[in-house]
Amino acid sequence: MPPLANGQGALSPRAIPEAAVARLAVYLRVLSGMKEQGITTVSSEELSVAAGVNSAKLRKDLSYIGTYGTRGVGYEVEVLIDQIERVLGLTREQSVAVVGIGNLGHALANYGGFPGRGFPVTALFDVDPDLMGVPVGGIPVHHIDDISSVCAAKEITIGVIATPPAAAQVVCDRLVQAGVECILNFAPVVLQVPETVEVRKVDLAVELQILSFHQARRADSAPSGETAPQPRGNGRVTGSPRHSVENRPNGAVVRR
Amino acid sequence: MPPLANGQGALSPRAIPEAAVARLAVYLRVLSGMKEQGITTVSSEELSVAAGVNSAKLRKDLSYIGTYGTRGVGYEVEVLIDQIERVLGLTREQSVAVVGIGNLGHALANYGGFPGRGFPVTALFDVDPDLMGVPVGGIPVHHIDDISSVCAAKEITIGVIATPPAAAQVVCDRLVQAGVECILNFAPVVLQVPETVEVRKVDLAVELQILSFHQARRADSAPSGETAPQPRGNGRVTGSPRHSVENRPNGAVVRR
DNA sequence: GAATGTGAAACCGTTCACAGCC
DNA sequence: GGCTGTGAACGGTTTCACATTC
Repeated sequence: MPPLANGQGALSPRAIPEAAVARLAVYLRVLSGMKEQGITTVSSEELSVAAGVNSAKLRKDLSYIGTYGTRGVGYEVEVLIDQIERVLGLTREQSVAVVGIGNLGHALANYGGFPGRGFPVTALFDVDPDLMGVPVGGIPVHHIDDISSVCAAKEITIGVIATPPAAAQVVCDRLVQAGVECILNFAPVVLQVPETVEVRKVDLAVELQILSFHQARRADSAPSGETAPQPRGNGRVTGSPRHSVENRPNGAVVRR
Repeated sequence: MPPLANGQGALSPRAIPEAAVARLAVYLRVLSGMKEQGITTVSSEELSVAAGVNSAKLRKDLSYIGTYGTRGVGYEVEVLIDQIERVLGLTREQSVAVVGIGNLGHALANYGGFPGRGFPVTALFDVDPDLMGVPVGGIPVHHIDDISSVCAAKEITIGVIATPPAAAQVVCDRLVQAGVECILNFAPVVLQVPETVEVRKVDLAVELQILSFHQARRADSAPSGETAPQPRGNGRVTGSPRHSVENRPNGAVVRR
């Protein structure tokens, strides 16, 4: 890195790669589970297996947030939890609004605080007059036209779009106008937003199509019988001969 | 490993990067919309803007599946749709089973064929005796113990896990045992699977925490007033001066 | 001895920029 | 002249391997 190039100004103290942030959230969940089980210390090896990554990656990820381990020993579960929570900004509660109270919106509203808490759903919006005022999961539904005032009153920081695709961009615009700068989009639409707004999307159809792609690949690389080929012995040797568990690109772990 | 390293044997004819596959699914949706509007031809520039990527990336992605464009002209919408569908394996229908008929499972069951069709939900499973036989979204609910027989009968290729976290691994094991090799996991758990099985996960909590991270970063780089800083003029110039629209890492587009 | 933290290397995906074709 | 297709440059992410610390 000769001439430094951070993209976000020179001396940004916390330049954590996006990919690492996503994994930190996973580590946090695993660590919470460990804490509940009364585990007080973990090694990078143990934690990495539980989180479905390899230990080198785990250590690199943790190194982005500071050095909280003890060489020869491992990490204190509680310390890691605190530090990850700090970095992810989970010390301040973020209020969530859900827009679009169909099947999915219902499901989201009923999550009730969301897994791991810290994300209370405090406002619901729809256009259907029949829903107005009716509480869903204990929260009354407001009309979309009131987004601005309600979001301001409830200090909403995260907006979740669970509307039909046709409405998504309009809803997004209104959320942005209401000052919401973080949006989670379930509608199958590419949203247009100003620079200041962060959008994440969850796209069912895309996920299914990716699975379909892999299924299709499988199908034509094994053009013979019916039942799964089930690699005998230990199959192709893919690299790291040290672990009994192998990492996958998207979140799972291979069990032998 | 200096000489060739494909991981999947040397002469694998279709080695499409995972990231490109995900985007192809998005292009497909955008193209379908265009076809409905009667558009017959697109340039890489037009399509890329609509899909929220830049045109070089789009062209590279399309080049993975073949060369179907005409220099100086663009692509035929219908041709691209057909080719992407072929590559994603959408020519064969994939039957989907949803396990866990809570709020989310209900929502999924009611999608009814899923956006863009090609993914009919044909089986539902739960453990709750009250739900057995009751049709949800027109599909009867079976007991989890019957996964094997029902999945075989309905030729399920994709399993969706929408159970509470504690049940997810068991359900996953049963699906795998039933021969399902593609799994979409909504439970906040790292699943352990054999090598032959492909898992994708959708993790609400992780998505929210990533948003929270960005919110936190925003908060401490602008430690002053209350209202959004709203960059005057056209804000910082971030690079590509050619487009009026700028690409974001995760699926949205910057509107100026 | 055991396990962390981290430079350096390898890898992969994105962007550039232009040759080739219509 | 316009737009595709792609080799080459780039930048980010993952992995390796080892010095460092307890």
